[in-house]
This record gives sequence, C-alpha cells and structure tokens, in this order.
Amino acid sequence: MSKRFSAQRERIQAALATLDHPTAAQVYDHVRIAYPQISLGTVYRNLSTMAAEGQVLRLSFPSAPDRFDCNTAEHCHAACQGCGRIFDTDDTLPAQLLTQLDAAVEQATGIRVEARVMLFRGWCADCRTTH
Amino acid sequence: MSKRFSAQRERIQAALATLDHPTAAQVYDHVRIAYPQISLGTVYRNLSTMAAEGQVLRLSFPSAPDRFDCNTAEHCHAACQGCGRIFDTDDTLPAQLLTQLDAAVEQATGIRVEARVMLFRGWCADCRTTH
DNA sequence: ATAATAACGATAATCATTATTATTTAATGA
DNA sequence: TCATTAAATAATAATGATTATCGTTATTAT
Repeated sequence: MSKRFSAQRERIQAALATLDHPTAAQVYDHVRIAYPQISLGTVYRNLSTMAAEGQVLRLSFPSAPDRFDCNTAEHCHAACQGCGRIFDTDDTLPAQLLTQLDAAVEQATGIRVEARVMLFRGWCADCRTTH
Repeated sequence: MSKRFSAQRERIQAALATLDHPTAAQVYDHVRIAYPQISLGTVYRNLSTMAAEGQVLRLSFPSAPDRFDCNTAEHCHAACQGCGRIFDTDDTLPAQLLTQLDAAVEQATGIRVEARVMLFRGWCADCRTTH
C-alpha cells in the first residue's frame, strides 16, 4: 500500500538496527552486500535526512567519521580511547543523577535544560588490561 | 625550569585565551593579523600537540569544524535554543556529582572515564520569560 | 497515461585536517 | 665561538569525510 520510504532508505534503516553505531561507510558496506547498486551518496543523503527528522542520532568525534544511532531515546555514549568502540549507557544512568545535573546547570548558567549531549571518554575494561 | 615554546605557539596560546572556543581557522585568522607569515598547518600542528598534551580541549560537533578550548578545567557548555548564547558552567558543577556520573558510566559501560564532553540545550532565563 | 515531483547512482567538488618537504630556527657541545 | 644535530616552520600536496551536481529513474498526482 503506502510505501513511505524508498527501498534504499529501508535497507539503510535495517542496517542501522543491525550495526552498532556505524559510520556512513559501514552502513554502505552492509547494505551493499544485498544491494550492490546503492551509492555512498545515497547513504549520506538518507542518514542526513533522517537525522534532521529526528529518526536517528548523529554523533561526532574528533578525528573520526560521524556515527549514527537509531536509538533516539535519552542515553549517553562512552567511547574507548584504545579500541574506539562506543558504548551506550542506555537508561542505566540514574535519572535522579541527571535531574541533579540539570539543576546544577540551571543554577550555574540560567539554562533550563531540555536536552543533553554527553560523551564520556576513557578506557574500556579490555583495553585497561593491555595498557 | 619552564619549557620554552616557539613564537608561533605562544601566539596561538594567546589567541586561545582571547577567542571563545575558536576553530583552528579562527585562531589562524587572529594570529595572522600580527604575524602574517604563520601557516594554517602550524596552527593545526600546535593545537593537536597541545590537545595531546592536555593543555587544550578539542571539541567536536556534527557538520562543523572542531573547536578548541584553553580552559582545561572541568566545565560544560549550555546553549540557549532561543538566543543562541553559549554559557560556561565553569567549575560550578559539583565535583561530587561528576564523580557519581563517572561511576555510573563505568558501571553501565565498563569505561573508566578520563574526559567528558557535556553540552546542554535549553532556554536561558531571558528567553523563558519571552516564550 | 502523462506530467510533476522526488529520489537515485555516479561522480565531481568542497571542506577540514594531516602529511610531506625543503628550509629555517633553536639547542648542544667540542 | 662555530659546527653539528634536532626541532619547528611555511608552503603546499594529499587524504578522508561529506556534500553538491546532474542526468536518469522511480514514484505520485492530475
């Protein structure tokens, strides 16, 4: 009936659900296995559109390509400086902690917080043993 | 004995102190006024070195050049969605709160946190009254 | 069905950043 | 001091990620 999105876009969405915080290139490589004629530009175009529409989160890291996250729920990211993996905090961060944080920010800046982008950097358990 | 830096690097450091979260290009343009022969590559090289040495913070945002912050003390940024102003929390965020955050992140992800990038979005006091 | 609109694939262009290289400046030390 | 070595520079080429263009194809509306 109503095919809301193109076949390419649906495959990109499926790839996002399968892969873990992929880059555009990783999405491209994944989709290309079953759909070789897709173009990298199409992947970028759709990812950018989806990010603008709020269907996907675009994450930016220094000296690294952007990554995309289909989980648009409230959560933070922790990046390992050793292996580069990105971990989700999901909703395991105590909500009461975030509330306190918002209050502290409002007191310090006057901003009543509506959204947060929090990226933590450090070493994962695996990399800590080898450093 | 204190380490001596090149004239170029000292000018870059001075620019960082003057400008507010500048990009490399903005540092370049500022230094160039009084020191026209400096090269953009020199700016990038020094900024990267300083970031690696922990003398400067490198901030990354989607679809925008990296920004550099000479305030390496623990602080966050809060952006107003109304007027666009950016507020620093400086060190007014309770350290004990950040420690708790780090612990929660490590428990959730395994990452032992070394650095955080926290950007808050919301409405400042002025804009809240007019919205 | 036909016209209008949107999305596509291929590829060129752009932008930020890093690497190269020849040269200059600073440090070392006999 | 003067020569030697090391480090940093300016200029510029190269790279990598992302966006823009453009002719074509697919989808939607009349």
